[in-house]
Amino acid sequence: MIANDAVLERAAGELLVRAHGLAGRTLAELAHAFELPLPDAPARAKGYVGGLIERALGARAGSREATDFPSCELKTLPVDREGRPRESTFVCTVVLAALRETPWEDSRVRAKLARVLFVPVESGGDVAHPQRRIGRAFLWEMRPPHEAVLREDYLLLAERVAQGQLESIDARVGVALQIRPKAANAAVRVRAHDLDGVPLRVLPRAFYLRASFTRELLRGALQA
DNA sequence: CCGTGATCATTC
DNA sequence: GAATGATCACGG
Repeated sequence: MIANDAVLERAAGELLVRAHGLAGRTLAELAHAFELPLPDAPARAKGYVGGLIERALGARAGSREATDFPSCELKTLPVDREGRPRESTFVCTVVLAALRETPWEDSRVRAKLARVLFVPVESGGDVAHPQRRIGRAFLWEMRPPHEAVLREDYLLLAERVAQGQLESIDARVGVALQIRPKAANAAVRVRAHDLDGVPLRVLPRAFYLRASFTRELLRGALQA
């Protein structure tokens, strides 16, 4: 094992320092620096901010199974004027078979959330896209108190899926982690299979962190 | 087609 | 105001 945890933690710390360099800058400034267009309609550019911050910090664009950086996952955090997270945070898609068979310790959720670099960005209708400012980034590492909450949610959700109760799951299940639709529209279906291996097509779903949870993470970071 | 980047729009 | 279910863009 070449990259031990101490090495990764240090790498993530260096990334955090670079992310701090973005604090106070506007999306317009950042887009200009990278010679990127800034979409006029935020509604048509829902993932634009995430991609912009990725580029600013040197992450590679595109869909990946692994975390954004070897050392951590990068997440922008939409915040209101008071700096409070105002939306849930996407974690990863739900793969039914994996959810039935993978213990928490080996789960994609845990891998993605082992270490996360959160970059707060102003969001919401009261601030125009170009004028939205980047906040002070913070690094969060999953530790026992929070991990216990996440594990419990994961186990609860996994158990329902394992018992074939997928349709009983909605966004109200889970204290910190929830499952919600994740698709172009409600008619989309992806391939899956049931408990007996019989193929079926289901609405794509994903894990999200509740805003109440990321608010708590942010509070913790401010106290530290 | 599917996963990653998320926010939108309506309901609660 | 917060939460849920729906939706938009893009890379591979």
